[in-house]
Amino acid sequence: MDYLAGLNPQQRAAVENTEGPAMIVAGAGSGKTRVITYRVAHLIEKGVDPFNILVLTFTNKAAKGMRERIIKVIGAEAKNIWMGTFHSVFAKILRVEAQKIGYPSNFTIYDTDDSKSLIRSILREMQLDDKLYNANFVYNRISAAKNNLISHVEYQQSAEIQAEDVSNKRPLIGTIYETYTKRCFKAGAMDFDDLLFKTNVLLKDHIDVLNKYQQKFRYLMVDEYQDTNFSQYTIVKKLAAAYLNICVVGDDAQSIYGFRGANIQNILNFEKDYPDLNVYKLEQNYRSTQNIVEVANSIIANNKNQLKKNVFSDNESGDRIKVQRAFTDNEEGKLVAEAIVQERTSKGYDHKDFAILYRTNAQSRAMEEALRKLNVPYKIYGGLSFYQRKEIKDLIAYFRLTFNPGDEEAIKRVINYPKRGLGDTTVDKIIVAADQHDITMWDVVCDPQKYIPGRIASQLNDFAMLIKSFMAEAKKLDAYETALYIAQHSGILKELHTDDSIEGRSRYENISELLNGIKEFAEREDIEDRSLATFMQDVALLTNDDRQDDKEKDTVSLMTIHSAKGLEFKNVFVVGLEENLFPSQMSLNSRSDLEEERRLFYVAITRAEKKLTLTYATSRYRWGNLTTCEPSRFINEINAKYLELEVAKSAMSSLGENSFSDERRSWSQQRDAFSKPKPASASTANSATPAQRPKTTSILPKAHVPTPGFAPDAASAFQNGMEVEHEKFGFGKIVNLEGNLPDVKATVFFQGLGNKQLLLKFAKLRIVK
DNA sequence: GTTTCCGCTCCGGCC
DNA sequence: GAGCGGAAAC
Repeated sequence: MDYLAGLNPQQRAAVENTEGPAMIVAGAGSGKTRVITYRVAHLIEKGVDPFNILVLTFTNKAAKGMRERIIKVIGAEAKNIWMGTFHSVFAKILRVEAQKIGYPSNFTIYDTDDSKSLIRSILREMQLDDKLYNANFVYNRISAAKNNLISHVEYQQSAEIQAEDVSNKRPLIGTIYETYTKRCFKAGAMDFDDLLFKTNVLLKDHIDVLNKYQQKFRYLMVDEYQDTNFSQYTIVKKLAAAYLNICVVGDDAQSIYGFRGANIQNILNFEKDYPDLNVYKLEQNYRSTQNIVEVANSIIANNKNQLKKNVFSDNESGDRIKVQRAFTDNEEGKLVAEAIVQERTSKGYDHKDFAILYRTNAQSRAMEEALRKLNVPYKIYGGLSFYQRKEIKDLIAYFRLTFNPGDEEAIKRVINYPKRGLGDTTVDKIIVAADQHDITMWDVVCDPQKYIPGRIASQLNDFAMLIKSFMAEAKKLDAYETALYIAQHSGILKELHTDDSIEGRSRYENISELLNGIKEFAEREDIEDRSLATFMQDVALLTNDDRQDDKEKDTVSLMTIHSAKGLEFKNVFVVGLEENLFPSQMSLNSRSDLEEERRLFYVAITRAEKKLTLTYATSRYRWGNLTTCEPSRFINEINAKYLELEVAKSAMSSLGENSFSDERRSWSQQRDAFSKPKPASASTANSATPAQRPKTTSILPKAHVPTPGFAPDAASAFQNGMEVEHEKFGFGKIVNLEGNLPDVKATVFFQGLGNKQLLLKFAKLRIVK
């Protein structure tokens, strides 16, 4: 039991008290993973069967890391512990119990792209305006409903929800939800949210199943409990109800997944659900310097809603936090890259001791370019996943179709790829026929003469024969042989091979890489069933982190702050600290969203062990045009005594192009859809256009309604850079002035309209500021 | 039915 | 600025 020796009293108590409900409030860097690992080890040491332990995490990365550590402590026995993300664990259970809820056990898992594509089909079939019924909007609405365990029936019956949709001018969401649900069911498919939603259905409607898993999982641990949504919360509560050996671990200060329905109240209210619980607070930070910890504390103190705790560090006080200003995003990249080179050579760090963290994936590009110029090796985590690339999805769609021919999204994807003369018209006919006869698209394709007589029938026959041959081969061959057979005979390999462009080659290489991955799988000896069907079971749940990569390479890490959660680096750069970027523009409408951004900033800061650098640029390219930026309010929230300010010595002048960010606000609205009040919009340059959903279906820009009391200013009053209002065009910014009074011509950039040339003596233009 | 081109949306993070 | 879907052209 020597592992207990290295723990502080609170950690040790959390590890040793394994019975009954427990909550571990783990501050950043407080040794949380160590505690979970040892707690599991301790359970097994006490004689608990690994089969009776369930550990739930949020990301694949976390699950993988945890598993490795537990294996290190207790050895191979750990393999029998059920451990994984919510989605992967319950997908596994659903496959076993599928027939109880009418699904095949080899159901397909639709990823977000599949779901949105299906929604687009439905919108098209219902002939709805896809501007008003935007697929993203509809998807988020359905997703939010599922995460709150609202079925399509309840959705349509709820007067409140209906009223909300009506007032949003989208009264048919409920109908779309119903069709979507039925189509998924018919296709033998579940989307990500279904994996949790259907688990709830299963546990609610089948007491025997509930009992079985309550008996099986006598000890439950949930990591990152602050990020659970209602659906996950309910599953955990049900499973734990028999033995009450539920241990949740979390840090309310690090709750950053509100966007997908995470409810911070789950951790704040845990005590109400389990009054007899033991609470362990891990408050000593072993990771970071005192300066970093104190800065993090001072930031998070600006949030209202939180559990009381006092995170402290006994480490050295360390360097002050460096704040650097750059003029452009490219210069920001250059500063960061240079700092890494300099720090590394002067202090003897490795490349892997550095991380660059950003708010959005799009920011990686400037960083990448700068690092490449200085020959600094780097690795980007996250971003477009390998499995989301077109060529990979295409081939996988053939696999999907082979094992689940009902899979509608798969069949649509490959029926005419490579080209075989089965275009949109034919696909539409198939969908209509399938709908009329209440059968799947595959059923139609198998008997085309019956449903779509005519010339096209023979081509459909050929396609059906092709897929049937794949099904037959799959029964005889192992995973790799099947995959290769399909890649060859579908024509995908040939198609990509003949494409000699750079992209074509890289696509071909990606396919090879997928095939190699499958080969590795087929050669694994620790798995019994090495068929392609098994490989396919959780492919939709895989992310880049699951790929076998040349690990332990010495590279700088680039990733979003979200994916950095749980990690630590000696030197951390948090870049892009600008208003409207971090905090995100979309968070400015509500206090709770802004608090979530602040927690995200907290997460970013607390990744750093030794040195933290914050950077921002005064201008940056967004959506292809240059925008000017203000430093983030978060920088101002830090007590100046911790800071070391530095301004880049750049000769470049800051270019004031247009400082208006676009007015897409629907995201936060969608997310707020199920959480009541929507506070008034924050004051921004375009605050005179109140946040509202479009009222008409018109594609034309909305006519501008001038501010009450609108009065044009005299031509002589205008200067370059001024923000102005035009009677018809709305708000804009003067980007150029030419000519002499009284014939001065202004170039004004208007939101949504672009640049307009206006003669000031005629134009009805008012100065805003 | 296929190709090309235009215009719209995207850049909010994960399973 | 890129990638995608739909309309127009072939």
